[in-house]
Formats: sequence, C-alpha cells, structure tokens
Amino acid sequence: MTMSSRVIPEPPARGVRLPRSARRAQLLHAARDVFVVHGYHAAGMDDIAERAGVSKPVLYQHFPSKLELYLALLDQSSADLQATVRDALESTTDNKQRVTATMQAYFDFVGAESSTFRLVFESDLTSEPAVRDRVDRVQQESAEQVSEVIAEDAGLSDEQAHLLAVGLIGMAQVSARYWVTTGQQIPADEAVRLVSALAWRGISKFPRTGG
Amino acid sequence: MTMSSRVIPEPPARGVRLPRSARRAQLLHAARDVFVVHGYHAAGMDDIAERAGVSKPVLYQHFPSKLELYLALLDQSSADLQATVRDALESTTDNKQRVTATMQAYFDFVGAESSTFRLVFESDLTSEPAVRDRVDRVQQESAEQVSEVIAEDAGLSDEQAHLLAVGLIGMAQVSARYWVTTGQQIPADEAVRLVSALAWRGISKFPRTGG
DNA sequence: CCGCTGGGTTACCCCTGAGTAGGATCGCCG
DNA sequence: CGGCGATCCTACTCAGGGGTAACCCAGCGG
Repeated sequence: MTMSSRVIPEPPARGVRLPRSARRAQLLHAARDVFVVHGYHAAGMDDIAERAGVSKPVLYQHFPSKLELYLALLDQSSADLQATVRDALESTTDNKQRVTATMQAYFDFVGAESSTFRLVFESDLTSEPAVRDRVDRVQQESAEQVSEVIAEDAGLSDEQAHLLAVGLIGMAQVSARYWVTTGQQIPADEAVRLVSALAWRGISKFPRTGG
Repeated sequence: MTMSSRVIPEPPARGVRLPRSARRAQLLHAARDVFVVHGYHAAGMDDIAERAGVSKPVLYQHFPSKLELYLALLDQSSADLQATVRDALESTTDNKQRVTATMQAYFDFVGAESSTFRLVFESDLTSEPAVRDRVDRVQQESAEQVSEVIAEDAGLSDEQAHLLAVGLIGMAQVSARYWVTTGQQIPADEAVRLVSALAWRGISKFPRTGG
C-alpha cells in the first residue's frame, strides 16, 4: 500500500559505539517510535533500548527517567506543531487563506511520517500534570492566536472569540486525526479544502448574520 | 464556588452489608468517580474499594478484573452519549435546530455531574483494543448519523460527508470540553448558541457556495 | 606496557499494584 | 440452637517493569 515496506524498520547494529550526542539523538528516535505505537504505559524502557540496539543503562545515562524521556519528546512535538500553526497564521493577512493554511498545518502535522501527533493529541499520560500542562498549552496557545484574528474583525468578547477558536481548532484536530485513520482515502488537499471551507463558511463575517 | 461543597463526597459507612445488586451498583458508582478523576492507570483497585467502604475482594466478587470494570463503565457512558445524540438528531426535522440540539447534547454530556465524559473523550487506556474500539465506535456512529443528514440535502459523496461530520463532531466535543475546564464562565446556553451558530453557518447549504 | 576515560553490558534489586486463599460474621430457616 | 449460604475481611502471593550496582573493553597518552 504505502511506498516501502515498513514492517521491520531498523534493527540497528548491536555493538556499534557512538559519540554521546549521536547516541542521544538515536535514543530519542527509538523512543519516539515506541511511544507513538504503544503509548506511554504499554511502552517499556527495555523495548526502547532494544529498538535502539542498546542496553537499558545506556538509556539512563542519557535520560534520568521514563517520564523525562517522554517529556523531551512531547516538548519537541509540541514546539513543532506550534511553530507550524504560527507560521500558517502569519503566512498571509487574508483570513480565508489563513484558515486554509492553518488547516493544512494540522493535516501536515498529523500526516507526518513520524506520527508524533499521537503524543500531543492522544497521550495516555494525561494524569501526569507535566503532560497535561504541555498538551493543554498547545491547544490553548493555538486557540489564542486564532482567537486574536477572530476578535480583530468581529465584535465578540475575548471569551466568546476564544470558545469559537477552540471549536475551530478542535475541528481541525479531530478531522485530521480521522483522516489519517482512513489511510488517506480522501487525498490530502481535498480533505483540507473541504474542512477549510466548512470552517471558513462558519467563521467569516460571524456576528453580522448571527440570527 | 459551586453550589455545595463536594470536597469529601461520601466516606460510606464501613461494615454495612448490602444485597448483591445494590453493592454492585455502588461499586460502579465508586469506580466511576475514581476513574474519572485519576484515569485508568493511576486508579487503584484499593482506591475504588476504599471509596466504596469495602475491601478489595468484594470488588472482585462483582467484577473479574480491573479492565472489565472499566469497560462496564465505558459501555455505560458510551451508550449514554450515543442515546443523547440520537435523540437530539431525531428531535426535529429542521436541520438548523438539529445542529443546536446536537450541540446541546454534547454540552449536556460533558457538563454532567458525573463527568463520565472523561472516560469516552479522555481515556488513558487507548492502547487497549477493547477500549479503542468503544471510543472510536461512539465517534464513528455519531458521525455516521450526522453524515446522513448532511448527505441528504447536499451533493457530497459519502466519504466527503463523513469527513465533514467528523469535523463537526470534533468541534462539539473539543469546544464542550474546553468549556467545562473554564468552570462554565460562559453560560451554557450562550456557549451552545455560539458554537451552534458557527457549525450551522459552516454546514448549511454547503456545496452551493463552495467557492 | 600501563592505566585512565568514555561508552557499553550483564545481572540484579525492589516496589507497586493486580489478583487470591482462607477465614470470620451476619441473617435466616428448620 | 445448629447449620448454611450469603457477604465481607485480613493477609498474602506474585509478576512486571522502572531503575541501579558492578563490571567490561576499546583506544590512547605517557
């Protein structure tokens, strides 16, 4: 189906020595793959170590705990998403195109090879405050940016604008996630076009037709 | 802040004997409270038992495992939500009102005292297939129903209609969840009105203005 | 050749928390 | 009163997995 067979990605050569920084990067890579597939709880430090072709203590020479490792990855993904969204919103001053660009950003993020969106959107460690904070912050700040654009040319209060912004963000997030689970049956650009249209029709000139 | 102080809900009288069915119901109640607050993983069977004023083996006389107990609750909540959504969609034939009613359904579900929405929308056991299935099914079937309404009077393909339906569902779900975290700063009916307006403006007469 | 440093390994500790064995109590019926 | 069938409790087992102690070895400077 997909381009190349990704069944058994890489059983990396065991016994190879790496300089510290390179090893760290590789461990992050391995951990990302494991967490993305199994989630936090079902993932074992042994699994991650094995995936990297290394033994467990090596992992602990680079990261003090499972949680810290997870947070490192989560921070990475959060920052990634947020940068993408920010760029999208700043890419133009035309609000219609802003909507499309932002929607595209979400679909790109969710469709990315690494699937790191699972860390941000489907974390199974939300009982941990540190995780909750980060996950919430992404949504919060994305919504904040959208909210500013909305409030600009619509006479809504901050709270109202923010609620709508969250609604739009939610639409993007959930529809994009649904779209990947279908194996991209609908082509990406068409999906983006459809959902963007839905969002734009909803939000454009919002208050004036508020029957 | 809220009406009554719910700090220490009920430390039920220890040593009271109950008939089997009543005990079962009470255990479900206690388990619900604990799972809702801590999630699956952080919740202990001891916690649940203690909350019910009972010892652990009693719990196991009613439920064969932690997972089964969790699934029982999840099924309950899923059915609850789905019934609410179905009723909302069948409550009228006017599509504009349908949108409002459905949105109201989500806000009601999320705003409910029991907070069981956390089981369906924020489960931390999505790595378990049995849980994944149930959570996905709710969204899937809700979207299916919405999708039928959309496809009725709009010339979209099934896949396209379904994607938009998921987008709308996502909007409802995420904005409702956001709304509760704010402690209902915005009054419920106003929030519903706003988000419904957003959704309705987006979806009504969709294809004809698809510039 | 020696020893030191940095990267790596095996084999273990040990705590947490799901699940259980066996016994105590209460109420009831004959 | 004596048994008996529920309900419930104290006290335990045990596996899984995060985290660590102790040791290995390649390479290089002296």
